[in-house]
Amino acid sequence: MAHVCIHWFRKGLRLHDNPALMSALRGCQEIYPLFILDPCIHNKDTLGVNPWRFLMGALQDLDGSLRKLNSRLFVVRGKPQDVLPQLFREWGVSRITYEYDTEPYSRSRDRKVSELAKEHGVEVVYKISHTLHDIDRIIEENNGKAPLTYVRFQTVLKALGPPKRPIPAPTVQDMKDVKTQCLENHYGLPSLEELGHDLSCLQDALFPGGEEEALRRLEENMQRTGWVCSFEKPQTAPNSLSPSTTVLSPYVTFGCLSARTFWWRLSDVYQGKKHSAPPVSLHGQLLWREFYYTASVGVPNFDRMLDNPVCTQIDWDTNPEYLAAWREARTGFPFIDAVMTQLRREGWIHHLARHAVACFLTRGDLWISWEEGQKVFEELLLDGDWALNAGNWLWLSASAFFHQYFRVYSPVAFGKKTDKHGDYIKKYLPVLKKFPVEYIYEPWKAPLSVQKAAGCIVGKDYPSPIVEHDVISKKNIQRMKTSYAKRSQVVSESPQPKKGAKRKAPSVLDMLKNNNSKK
DNA sequence: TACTCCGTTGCAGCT
DNA sequence: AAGCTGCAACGGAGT
Repeated sequence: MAHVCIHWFRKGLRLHDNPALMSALRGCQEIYPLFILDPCIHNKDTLGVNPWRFLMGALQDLDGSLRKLNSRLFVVRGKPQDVLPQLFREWGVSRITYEYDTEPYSRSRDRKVSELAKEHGVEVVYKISHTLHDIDRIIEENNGKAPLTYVRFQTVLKALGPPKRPIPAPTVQDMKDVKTQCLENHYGLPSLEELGHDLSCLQDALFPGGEEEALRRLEENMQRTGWVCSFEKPQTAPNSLSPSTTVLSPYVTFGCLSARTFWWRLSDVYQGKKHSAPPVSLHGQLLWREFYYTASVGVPNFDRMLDNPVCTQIDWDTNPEYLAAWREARTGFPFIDAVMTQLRREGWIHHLARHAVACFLTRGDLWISWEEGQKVFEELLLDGDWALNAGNWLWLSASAFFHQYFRVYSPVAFGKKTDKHGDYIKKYLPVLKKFPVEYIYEPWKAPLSVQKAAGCIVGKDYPSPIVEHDVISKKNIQRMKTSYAKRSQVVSESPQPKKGAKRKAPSVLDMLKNNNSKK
């Protein structure tokens, strides 16, 4: 019997390498490609204007591509568990397909939807295509635990072999027996205004959303074979005037570009040539993504400090003034403020720029919890991927994965290495553009006469630095040392085995393992 | 258990 | 220019 099918797009906003969509088309007489605007995810507080616009672009592109296949995208608003049962009845649906999503919110949502589907006699089909591998298989291969080091992660992946090859997008031929009721004037695309953002200060999108742009951008980058083969992430500049990396991350985050398509396209370029290797290569970057996805599945409460077994417990300060200064680009450190300005304005900043501002907010200078930084990044980044965002904040704050807390980024020195004239600062903070090169990273050191000549008085036209970095960073290293000392105490004080008992004291790793097997 | 080795991306100062 | 050292010193993983 032929099916009436909903393919539910959530991430995976693409037609290429979309196995769940292909499953929808098999034995299907009628398809409803669907996107649900979920108030829990798509709201003004958690989704800033830039990522919202990116999503709009991606949906528009998807609708256009589906129309070329004589179909369209249907957009509805509401909680999926409320909306879907109505649509099941209204459209006479017999099957729903979607891409598997590992995020905790998505998993609980999908569990509820699965139950509702069963109640309505709707078959549920889901496929793995957001990650290179089946994340649960990686954890299984590592004895039920998420690997906590990249080296270990690579060893585990070797046992699994290379990722699956991507599959092509459906063609008109694939769709020839599949109808879509077009229902024009219903289920239309959302508008940019819909979330109620202020659009007046919005500049043209540097990175427009959508699969077409994603594949164009991929090809554009892959043409530069020498650059691709010699790519080493730590050697790329955080403060070049145009991006020094691919900026494919927003497209991978929303699934406009398949990670597997990216992986195999890189393999094509590498073929027969000498090339860089993980962790620094472009393949290595995709593996970092996979690493954090695996950790986010294997570690409970991954995006929090409390009850997160891999996260060092640190006595972060509550300091709304410092936090506001950081997020609003008025710390008085031009490099930090320029990065935060670029983030807010354009929605993308280089990975090392993220390091610099993340270190500054947390263990380096302001001693504010990484969870606060995580929220700001989540709102403003085009590539605010839940697992990567949490994982990188854990890393940078030296709360997990990375432990050399005595390596502190200098808000003055770090940027100078790759932009000694401060052109990047002048681009994003034009108020400083007349400062002489020698003061551009430290304008408060300029004599008043120089400040006057530059038309910018520090403390009036541009803020004075909110902390004394050299002093505070040394103090903070000592605070880190204290937190780490407590950490090892906690581990050694964990319950000892009773005499004669075979079981060892549960370590952090055992806790992880137990949590995982309970699932 | 105790030990070594090593870790995508620190900084300042030196050669 | 790239690569070393001293700074004060971490944990995970393997032996």
